[in-house]
Amino acid sequence: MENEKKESLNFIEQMIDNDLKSGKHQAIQTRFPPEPNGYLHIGHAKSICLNFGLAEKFGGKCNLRFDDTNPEKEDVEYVDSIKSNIEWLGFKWDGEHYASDYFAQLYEFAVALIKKGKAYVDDLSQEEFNAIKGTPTQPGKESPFRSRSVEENLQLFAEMKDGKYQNGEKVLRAKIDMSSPNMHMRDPILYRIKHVEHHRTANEWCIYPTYDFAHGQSDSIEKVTHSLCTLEFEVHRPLYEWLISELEIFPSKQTEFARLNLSYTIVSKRKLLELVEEGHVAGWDDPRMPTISGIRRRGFTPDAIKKFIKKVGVARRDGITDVALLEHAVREDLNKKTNRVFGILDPVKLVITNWPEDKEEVLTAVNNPEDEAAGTRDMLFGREVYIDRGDFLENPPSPRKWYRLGPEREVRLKYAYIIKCTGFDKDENGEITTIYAEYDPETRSGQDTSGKKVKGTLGWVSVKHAVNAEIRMYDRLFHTENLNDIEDDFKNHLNPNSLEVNTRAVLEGSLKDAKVGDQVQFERVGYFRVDEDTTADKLVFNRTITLRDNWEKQKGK
RNA sequence: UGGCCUAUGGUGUAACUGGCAACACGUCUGAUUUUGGUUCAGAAGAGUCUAGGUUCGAGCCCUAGUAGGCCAACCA
Repeated sequence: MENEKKESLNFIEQMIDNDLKSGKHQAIQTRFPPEPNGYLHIGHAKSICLNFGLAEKFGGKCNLRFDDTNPEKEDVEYVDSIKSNIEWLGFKWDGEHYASDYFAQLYEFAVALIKKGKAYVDDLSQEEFNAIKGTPTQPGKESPFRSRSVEENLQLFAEMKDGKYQNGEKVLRAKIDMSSPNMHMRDPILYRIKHVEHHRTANEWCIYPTYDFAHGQSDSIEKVTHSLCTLEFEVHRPLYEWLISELEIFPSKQTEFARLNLSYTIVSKRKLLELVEEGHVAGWDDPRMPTISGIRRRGFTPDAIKKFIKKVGVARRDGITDVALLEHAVREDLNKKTNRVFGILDPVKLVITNWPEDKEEVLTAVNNPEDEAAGTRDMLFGREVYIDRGDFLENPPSPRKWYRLGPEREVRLKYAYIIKCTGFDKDENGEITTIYAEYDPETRSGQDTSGKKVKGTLGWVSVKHAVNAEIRMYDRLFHTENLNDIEDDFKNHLNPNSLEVNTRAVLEGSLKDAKVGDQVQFERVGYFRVDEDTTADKLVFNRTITLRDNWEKQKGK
């Protein structure tokens, strides 16, 4: 209660807090405004968590609004994926809106501006206008069509709407200031002609509003109190405010925050599209992709993503967040939720020579030491088991450095017995084919009367009950830390080893009925999720992420 | 020869609105551990871009520099 350490608010929360306390707003209204022209990625997750999170935190509402004002690039396919991604993250929108729902209203707004003498139809071509537009350091000149009468503008604009002109023949511009140092105030385009079918309004319109004339107006129509967007829209704010002010409509307020940049990761719809189209990945939902669909398939959870976004925070300076933070959030979440099982990625057979040929024993294994409610399971133990090749060394370093198996070394097979390595076979290539060991009957887990202590505990899979699976082991898609800093093609920085398909892995028998979406931890290895490519006779797992590995670190020293 | 924004440990954020810099990740020790995981204890690491100024006192305010970002799409 009073003891709660007051968590500090970010600058947006402070603003909202003030607006609520001062009575400027009774409640807040936010919105997440994607353009349905691509798949959502981890960067969008920030905006989603922000907009929906703020509404939750301050008891307001958050709409989902598709900014669909450019029919050439937009498609229902994207609308559907965006909606399911947001739902998967666990957010519910209040209103579902489309900028295209407002086309009629927007048209009226344009007419109102024309009547006020604040907008005009311009006949200049794109090239012609650019020639007089000036540059950031030089003022522009006014279009010769700038002084048309209101009546003429009204008629021309109506004709534009009625399809009398071809694409690019005319545009509607706001009449602001051709010498403004802000390029967006130099008579920006409000409407352009596009004889293109729209994914929702079909051929009802052949003129479409631009972002600047749709976004703020849509915000206003929906009575959005806090319109959040990324830093690059900062220069649009004066125009955003000018339009709302001239139209005398609800004063939504735009506030910008820094977008999310992640190390070793591309967060750009355009570039991600390129990866998909050129086949560098298997699709938008390839588990290596930073798309919501991709990381979901990979095994990242909504909770992990939300926690991560929370840890990242919100500010106005742009930087680059370390993926390690994301990975930490994922491990933290999965550690608590996921059941432990045995999975051996690189199996080698181990024969317990003093174990009777056909004897099997039932062992009890803990499903999740972090969650007692997860219970236990039975495992069958026998004479032959698989262990990981990496857990055996022919010539191991001192027992202080190497806890695992080696000639004459002892380890415990988890939940079973302590074994001592008595020998091994090698093939002509020098590869170890079988390891031999003897178990100590006094050392059964839970009933150990031997007093023995071993430092190493190994996972194992009974040969008789082993299940085969294909394991897709992912690594980062790019090997360059800051992909914003490069001048060459980002595809030169692709990690050629971002996917390794492992077909030799063996899993414990309990996994034979694993279902798509199931997530587990292979003890001492990492977190894995059953992929949708799984079929009745083929199990496919994605490696979500490895466990932290201090041993691996030490080896490097 | 423009305008706007930003500048705090390696990284991301804090600092109750001026009172000698905190948290998280990462890194490094050590303990515990039938996961070299988890957990726990601890350590190193910035004196807040620079220079002036206001003030008893500035990371917070002012000025000037410097550095980085954004802006000249009929994209959003």
